[in-house]
Amino acid sequence: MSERDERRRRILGQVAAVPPGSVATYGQIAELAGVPRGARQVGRCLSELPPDTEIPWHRIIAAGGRLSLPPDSDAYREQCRRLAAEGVTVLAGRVSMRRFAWEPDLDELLWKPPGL
DNA sequence: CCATTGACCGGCT
DNA sequence: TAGCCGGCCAATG
Repeated sequence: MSERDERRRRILGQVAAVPPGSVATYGQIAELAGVPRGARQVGRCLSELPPDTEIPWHRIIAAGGRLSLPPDSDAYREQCRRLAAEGVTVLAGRVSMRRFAWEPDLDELLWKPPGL
């Protein structure tokens, strides 16, 4: 496996670890995945996901609780739908981090996905 | 090798 | 709250 693939594995592993009803930021996922300052790489990974993926990409948002997709896109609307379905309220393209930010517990932090 | 391009971030005004 | 701005970093041509 190339280093690039390993990184992607860890990133997607962390994305998958975000529980329903909460959200995480790109930067947060990057840190947890052991890719400091890798927010853009997280975005890249998500943008490459196939349409039918099981990975909960909709729970990943930009810093400050902002949705990062183009507001006029289908993907954006789908993200809003899925978040709403989990009880996460999206107003004016934002989510209240105060209420919905994911706070990994010790077990999850210790989990350190394979390869880290 | 250089320039451009992103599902980005964080400090500062 | 809202922008602006420099920094960031892998992929692409």
